[in-house]
Amino acid sequence: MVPRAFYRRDPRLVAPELLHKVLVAGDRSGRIVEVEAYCGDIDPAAHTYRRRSPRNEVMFGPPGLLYVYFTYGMHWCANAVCGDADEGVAVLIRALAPLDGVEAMRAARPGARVDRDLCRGPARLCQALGITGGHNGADLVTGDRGVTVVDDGVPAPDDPVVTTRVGVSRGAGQRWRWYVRHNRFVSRP
DNA sequence: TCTGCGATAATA
DNA sequence: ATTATCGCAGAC
Repeated sequence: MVPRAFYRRDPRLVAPELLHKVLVAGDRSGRIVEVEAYCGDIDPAAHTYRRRSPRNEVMFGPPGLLYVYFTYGMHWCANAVCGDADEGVAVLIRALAPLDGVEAMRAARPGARVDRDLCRGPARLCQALGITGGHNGADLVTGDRGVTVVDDGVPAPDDPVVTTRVGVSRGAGQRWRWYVRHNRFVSRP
């Protein structure tokens, strides 16, 4: 389990340290290999850039919560809330290397022809792990709803690849995406 | 491997 | 109108 103090920092510090930790949802899990930081009122791409709303409420909450949002009319994406309450900063989990519960992931994603596509992308990994809007606001530290982040001793890479974020128009140019070098489960190398 | 496009609905 | 995406089709 990862302590709350881990999340209570700038998401640009938390993000690269989240690499190689394990995201667990029920009996399914995967190693985090790609993340992006979203930085609140200094970040036009963040959902919290302007004002508090029913949708982004959780992202303004205390660090260590899971912020799950719905996008493009059909996809769920998951973030770990960071910083202090009311800051509105978080880290988007973009890709996992599947570990446990691979059979359940295949069942949850019948469209994935190969295991490489099970958790390769923020919406794909939520589908694979069964994470939906019902998990919005879950506490990753206490694991109150079965979703947690575990440090199993594998250290974060000391040479992650740093790039611009995927799919953002406003706020593009900021190099706030990190991924594990040479990892085949990364969404877009 | 890459590029482009449609799906589909909440948010602003 | 835009969107922190995905899966499919077609070109190469």
